Amino acid sequence: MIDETARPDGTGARRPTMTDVARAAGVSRALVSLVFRNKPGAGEETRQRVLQAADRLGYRPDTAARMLASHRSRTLGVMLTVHQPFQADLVEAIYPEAERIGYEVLLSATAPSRDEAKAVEALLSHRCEALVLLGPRAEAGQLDELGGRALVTAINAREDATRIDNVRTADEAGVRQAVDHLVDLGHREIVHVDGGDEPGSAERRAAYRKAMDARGLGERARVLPGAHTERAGQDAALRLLDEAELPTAVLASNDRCALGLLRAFALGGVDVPEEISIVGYDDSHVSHLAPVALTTIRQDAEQMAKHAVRLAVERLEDPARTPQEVVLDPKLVSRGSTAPPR
Amino acid sequence: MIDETARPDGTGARRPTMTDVARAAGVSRALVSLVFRNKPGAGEETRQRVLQAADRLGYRPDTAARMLASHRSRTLGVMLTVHQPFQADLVEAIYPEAERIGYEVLLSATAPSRDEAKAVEALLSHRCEALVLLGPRAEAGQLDELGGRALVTAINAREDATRIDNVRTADEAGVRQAVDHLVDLGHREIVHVDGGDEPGSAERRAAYRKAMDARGLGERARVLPGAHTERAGQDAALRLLDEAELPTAVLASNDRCALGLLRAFALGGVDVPEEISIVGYDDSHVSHLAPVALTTIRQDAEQMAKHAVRLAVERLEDPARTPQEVVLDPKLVSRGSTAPPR
DNA sequence: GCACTCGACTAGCGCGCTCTAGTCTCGAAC
DNA sequence: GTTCGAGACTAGAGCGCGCTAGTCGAGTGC
Repeated sequence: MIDETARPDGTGARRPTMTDVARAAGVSRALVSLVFRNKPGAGEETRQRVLQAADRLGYRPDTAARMLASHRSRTLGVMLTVHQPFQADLVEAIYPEAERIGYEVLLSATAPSRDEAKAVEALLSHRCEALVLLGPRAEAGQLDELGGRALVTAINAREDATRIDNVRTADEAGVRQAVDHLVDLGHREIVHVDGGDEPGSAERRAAYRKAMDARGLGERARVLPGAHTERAGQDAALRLLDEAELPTAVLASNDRCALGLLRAFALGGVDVPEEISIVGYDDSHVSHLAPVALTTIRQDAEQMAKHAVRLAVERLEDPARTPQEVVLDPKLVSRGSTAPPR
Repeated sequence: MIDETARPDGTGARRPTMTDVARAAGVSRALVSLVFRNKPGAGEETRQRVLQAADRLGYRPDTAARMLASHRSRTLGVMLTVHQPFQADLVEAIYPEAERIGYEVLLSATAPSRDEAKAVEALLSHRCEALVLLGPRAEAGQLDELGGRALVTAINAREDATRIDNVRTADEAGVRQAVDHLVDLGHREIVHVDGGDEPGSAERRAAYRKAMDARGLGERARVLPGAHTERAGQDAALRLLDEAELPTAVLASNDRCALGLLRAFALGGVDVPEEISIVGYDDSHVSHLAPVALTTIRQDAEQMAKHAVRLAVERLEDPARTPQEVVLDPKLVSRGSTAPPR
């Protein structure tokens, strides 16, 4: 038997249910349900009476029961990595967008102790109707497999997954802008610190080579292994500092990586942008934080979030629609970390 | 009627239930339940058969139904602000700890469009058994009110809430260490940029005054209004730069604020730590990122997370236990942003 | 041979809600 | 006066599980 005075929720009182509200308001449970779902069929006076009773009792509809009974959860599951500032920007933009169309948002983070599969599993078992994956590292095959089991929209996933919706920035155009910007400033020795196996890295790597080629610098193209972390940026910078001659510019895999480069060069006594120019990627809000504000490729978090939510809901309403890709144009934001080479 | 070929989950097939698994394995539903809850009562061979059938069908227990039936959710609801790196550290530490004791974690973020009440509401309606609030800004009264309705543990909440568990760092000791460190280095003009109305700010402010007093510098104590953001740090630095004479050291409200100070001073041509020393607070992972690594007061995210989870679960098991406060000792981490004044 | 135990398994209720298929009232139309 | 319809409301099934109270059969002990 359940001890009503010592329940797991620790409040010492049973959580009020619809039945309690119905009794208090002198109506049936069904009517309370109607009122709480804002459906027609209840008189105005009764409606008020129900709401007052609910308020008095501290009634709150039970999401679990609601999901069970309605076969709908109206919930979007968002997978994120808590430490990526750009993803934080995305999450902040997803909330209002989901709310606008009447969906709830459930967050599930990846962490060192918690891989993507686990994070996704949690969302699915909570009956999320659609998943939004922020920068998933999973390979195309895994994404497609997941896309077969659930309705998945990704932001910046690998391009070759075909069973999920994907919102991404035109990496080629973005990288191209960055390279053009540097070349126009007079740079010739432009190194790219890549994002390792993170999604989009391969594309950006290829785009970098192509852009260098286009400006007749194909032979000078050089890629250093990296990742989307400050540490990767630092390590790359240290490697460069060890060499006889520095390049005049570095194109980083993302803003965090760029920040790492910035820091390491500063420590190494190399002035940015006087001695070396640095370009980031994302325009997450960290790009303003460095002593030298980052020149970076802006990905519009708000737009991306809006598209992702829209795609997810579209497919919820029409599951037959084939997965789409939305490609947004990035924009170079020129700040203080780039200048003509000396 | 529900159209089985076009369900909201878009997978085109009804999600398999326990009944399906039971039928496929040739056992009763109850037995499947036993197997999935890892309870004794099922033979090894049958257990395997059930698991295989479940795997084949792609069965996944339904969290909603499970919660409904068991009156337990075994879920901890965590409220966070997605842009605070220190909170990201906390979240990463909470996951493994919760998992260790068999609890799930649900995240709910605050954002400009989503205040704390909303974030908490979402967690409660999802039947979280206990809430863990990271750096709540709510006032003591609101926290206590919430503490009456649910089982709440906070990390770094205002000190005067009495109906919730609270894990915090001994601000007085931390600030004291920072001030002592600076005074020992020879500083006299030490300014504090505070955290405005964020939790803990009042305490740190008072602690700063007290620490300055203790070192005979009470009259030189000076507090500048701030917040837990880079922008607040920048603004404070600009104010200082406008004045005739700079202080020799600044104690920031947290690391992000310190980073803002760092950046503004760098832009203003003031060398850190040569011309001015800066001390942060938190030792979130951003503190390593500045060109000059931050001297900061370390709050041990992992320890704090462990205590928070422990407190929550303790009270779930014994709801009668009165709310506790756990105060951890902070530790000064001396890095590159402090030095003797010139 | 019988009572008893113990492990393996099952029947069926109920969690808090949604939703379909009603009932009941009341006023308007004929 | 009767019929009809619309609005207000209700009864009750069922969502996918957990859990209690069983049944059943194979030992075990005497």
